[in-house]
Amino acid sequence: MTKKKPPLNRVRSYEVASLANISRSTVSRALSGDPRIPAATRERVLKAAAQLGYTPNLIARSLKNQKTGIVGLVISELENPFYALLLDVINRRLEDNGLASLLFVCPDIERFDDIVPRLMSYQVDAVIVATGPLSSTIADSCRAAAKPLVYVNRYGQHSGASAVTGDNVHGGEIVAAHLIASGARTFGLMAGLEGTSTNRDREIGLRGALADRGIVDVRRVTGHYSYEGAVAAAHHLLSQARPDAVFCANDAMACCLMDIARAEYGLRIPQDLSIIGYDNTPIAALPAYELSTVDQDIEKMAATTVDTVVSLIDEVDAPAQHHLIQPRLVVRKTTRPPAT
Amino acid sequence: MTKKKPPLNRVRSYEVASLANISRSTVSRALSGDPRIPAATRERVLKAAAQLGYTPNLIARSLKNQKTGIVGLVISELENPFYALLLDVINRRLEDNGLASLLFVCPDIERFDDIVPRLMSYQVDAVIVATGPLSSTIADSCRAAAKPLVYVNRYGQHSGASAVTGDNVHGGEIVAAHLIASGARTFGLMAGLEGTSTNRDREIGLRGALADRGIVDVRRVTGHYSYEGAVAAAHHLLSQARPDAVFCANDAMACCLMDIARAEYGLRIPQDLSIIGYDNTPIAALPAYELSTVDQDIEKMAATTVDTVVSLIDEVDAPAQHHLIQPRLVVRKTTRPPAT
DNA sequence: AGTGGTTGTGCACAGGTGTGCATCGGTTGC
DNA sequence: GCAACCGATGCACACCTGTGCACAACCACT
Repeated sequence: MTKKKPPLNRVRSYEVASLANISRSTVSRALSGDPRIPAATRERVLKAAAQLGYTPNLIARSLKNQKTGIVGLVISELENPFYALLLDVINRRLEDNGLASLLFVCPDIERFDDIVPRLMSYQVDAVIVATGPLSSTIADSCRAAAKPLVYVNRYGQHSGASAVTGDNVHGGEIVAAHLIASGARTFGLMAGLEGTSTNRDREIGLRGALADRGIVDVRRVTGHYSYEGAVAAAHHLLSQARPDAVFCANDAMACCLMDIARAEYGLRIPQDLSIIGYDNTPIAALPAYELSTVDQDIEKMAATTVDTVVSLIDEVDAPAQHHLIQPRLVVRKTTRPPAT
Repeated sequence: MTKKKPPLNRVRSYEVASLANISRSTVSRALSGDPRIPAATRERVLKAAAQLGYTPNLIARSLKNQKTGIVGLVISELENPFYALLLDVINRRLEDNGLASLLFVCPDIERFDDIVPRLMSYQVDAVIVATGPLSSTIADSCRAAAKPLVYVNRYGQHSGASAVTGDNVHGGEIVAAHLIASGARTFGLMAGLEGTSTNRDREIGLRGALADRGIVDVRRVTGHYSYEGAVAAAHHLLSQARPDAVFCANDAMACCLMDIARAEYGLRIPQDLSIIGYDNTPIAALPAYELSTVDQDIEKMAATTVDTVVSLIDEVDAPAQHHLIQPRLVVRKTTRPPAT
């Protein structure tokens, strides 16, 4: 039992000031690196601060500065490893830039309306949204409050917000070219979640590139971007008029299709059926699948996102930006190598 | 171009006050449900607030209240789906209790020392740590600042902090009992990360239950809780004096062991080798593995964690608590069913 | 020596909110 | 009719920090 309530909570700047026999203003300036403070004084302040274990109260600073250093991060789900990894890297990059992230997991669209006011109440400096379906309320709120808003892995063309996405159209084209080169003649598409820009663009790319080769017939089913959601779609796809090759809009659905094709239809992959996924999540590399897929370059996507956020915070009137990250084909063993 | 800079940032309480022809104090009281405010006045305030889209500035409120409603969340990695799922549920539960989470991803132990002061600077109301190795700095800081600290899925017996963990000792016992009942005579253990309480306790449980049956010989290798880290360990384990059954301290290592046992040693599972994992992550349910494992009940773990945090925030002098969540055996197809 | 300039430091205010205490108008009880 | 009381509301302070402006001390130069 040292003392009763002197460090009731935390040490404040005026305690440092009185220990260093200096005014509170000088403490503030010394710690913020004001060049007018001579080295001797700064040294004294730093020593006193270290001795007391002083760290400035960022809440009070935020109130004065009108900058919290907090970025709101809205994500739909962490079950999808692509989003978990993306969150991991984005968070780390934000930390590197001195920002912290206030996380909101938002699976249901109706939960959005509860979250938006909370987010704005915390006076976040910017908002990053990495979630499937778009709600316009968040775009409206950010515009009204003059807060930068950056979408990741999705975009809304009318919202005027910035966005960082993979080049999903090109991704679809890459897939089409690869499947054709490996000899496929008939094609299937397992789409993800309807209404998302990722899903739409991947399909546009695929169909566009196929149409260029005169192929317009694509058997389409919807798997909702999840393993469970793909089960019915896989059966539907394989039960009649089975295509040579299927593009699944993410890896989880592709693995589901592989499992069902092998176990319930006795198909060999890629001899009887070529399958390609999207995202290059860890599951695709497992020996049980060795799935050909498209790598989205999460690292670059996250870095670009954070760079965009930082630049928009610095100059609030900057115009909206849309950055496209180029995807990369990863050929493993669920597609035949191109015939030479 | 409506107006130039009137809603320069956000609407403040005195604007609501002047619209409602009332003082700022009354606005505050009306919105916080002070019973002294008559219904008619409250109605007027609410209407004005809604009209202006007012939401209170939580930063300013925090400064006055000495409560931010923010909980610091420190997590080591999101690549491990167990942690990703845990974070997902914890975050949702916090939101349900009106709390928000400030996320810090902290893979390296040295990064800890950068994060702790940031965390405290933000005046978080409590800290949740879900990370492998323990750093004492965070415990010291929390104690010094009188902030509740709750460990999840790990504990430090000397720190005086609260903890919520699965009953890993019992989990190890369950595994031992199941493997013995299914006829195994010789045993292997693929340990996780050395120095973590989860890893230690699972081993204690396994060895204790085996010793009760007179079995003291366990071939032990270390797989670092990851698929990649388990590769060398798997080879080491299978190359000589191969046991009947192996307990892997998480699912990722178990799947790695399965892959290598099948592909490189031609073993049939469970006929030649029984394997059981831990965590019941989604990978365990895939048809390629159908891994027997131990379910940690993430939902309950997260709920207990948040309940503990909330109760500690309410009464700061409450003693440290350690809650144990009971695990549950999930038998799939990598272990033989018990002989009857 | 007086003046202008430079350097180091402090005063006091602002940022937006919650709340103790005082005030004020009106009603009740004698 | 006056005192006591009560219900409704406003004033002013506190929470902790950053910073514009002013001021003091000191130096150099005419």
